[in-house]
Amino acid sequence: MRLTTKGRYAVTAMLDLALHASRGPVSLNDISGRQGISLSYLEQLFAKLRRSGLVASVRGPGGGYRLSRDDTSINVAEIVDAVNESMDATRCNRKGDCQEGLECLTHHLWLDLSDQIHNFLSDITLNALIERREIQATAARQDERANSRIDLLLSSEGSN
Amino acid sequence: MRLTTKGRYAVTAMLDLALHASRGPVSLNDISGRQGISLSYLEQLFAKLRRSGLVASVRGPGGGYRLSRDDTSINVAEIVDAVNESMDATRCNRKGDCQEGLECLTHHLWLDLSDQIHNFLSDITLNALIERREIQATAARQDERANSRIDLLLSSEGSN
DNA sequence: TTATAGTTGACTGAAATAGTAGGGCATCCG
DNA sequence: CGGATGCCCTACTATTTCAGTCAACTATAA
Repeated sequence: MRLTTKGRYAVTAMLDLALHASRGPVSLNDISGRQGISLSYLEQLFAKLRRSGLVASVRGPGGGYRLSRDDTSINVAEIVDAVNESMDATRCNRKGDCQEGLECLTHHLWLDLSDQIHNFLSDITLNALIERREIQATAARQDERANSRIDLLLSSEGSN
Repeated sequence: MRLTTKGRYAVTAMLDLALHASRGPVSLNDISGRQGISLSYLEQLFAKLRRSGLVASVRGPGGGYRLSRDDTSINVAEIVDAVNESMDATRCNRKGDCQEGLECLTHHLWLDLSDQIHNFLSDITLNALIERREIQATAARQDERANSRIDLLLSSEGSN
């Protein structure tokens, strides 16, 4: 079992997408700027998210990504799954052949833990996350910073 | 967050220890044989378990390890912790400085997940595991196999 | 005094993570 | 039309961790 930057980035990026969905496709460049994730790395992650059918892409200027389904029907578990981070806690992928073809002593324990985690994450939709106050506050802060970076860029261009 | 062979082995070995506690100290050699874990690797794990105060050692022939505390007061979470497998799902170790010193968009989500996992694992004691029927069955099977291996060894020695 | 068993540290191969680099291709806008 | 934008894809790499080995050592019971 493993939850690393890869899975966390994927969920963060999908949440950013859901938060800014109202104004059309969201470019990876924007997500990169707001969330502090490298563009190249985001491209890799979105290739997987697209292959899993969670997002659709729009090419060309003004393009970007959008959610394939409603944000009420996408949960955190499937996002993490999509980027190949198995949240399975068993060694044998639930097969029960963990020790010489038979169940190891702790097989059922890890099975229970896996279910616990999966139930928890699959109950949380992107929409549910958007509704949380801490997340709205963080998103507002990030948008403001992104805007002020743009202002800075424009004013320095004007002075040249 | 990460749960790999290291943490799983640690719990399995501790459970083996608890299961065979009645007949004095249990040697790593015995655990290695029953659970299919390399002896050298077990030594590394038990060094950490000892430093965390979960087990005590008895040197010399007939020696081995025993639990430092009663099996009703040792839970799975502290065993996994002892071998440095942090079950913390956040990137920032709960500090909230995940993105340029501030909370990232998904900070609270991972915080909640961490609590969920920790609560689940810290509620399960070694004693509770011993009481489970599947575990008793697996342990009985392992003991039988270990005994038959000894018989095999003795008979081949006798024939030499 | 010898075999048993824990104690410690250094080392290693393989795999995964967390990226980077550098091409392409599709599409819109002037 | 052509260049800018933004997705698409492959290959590469540095670092870390895992999982395990090896070797030398100390303590102790028979």
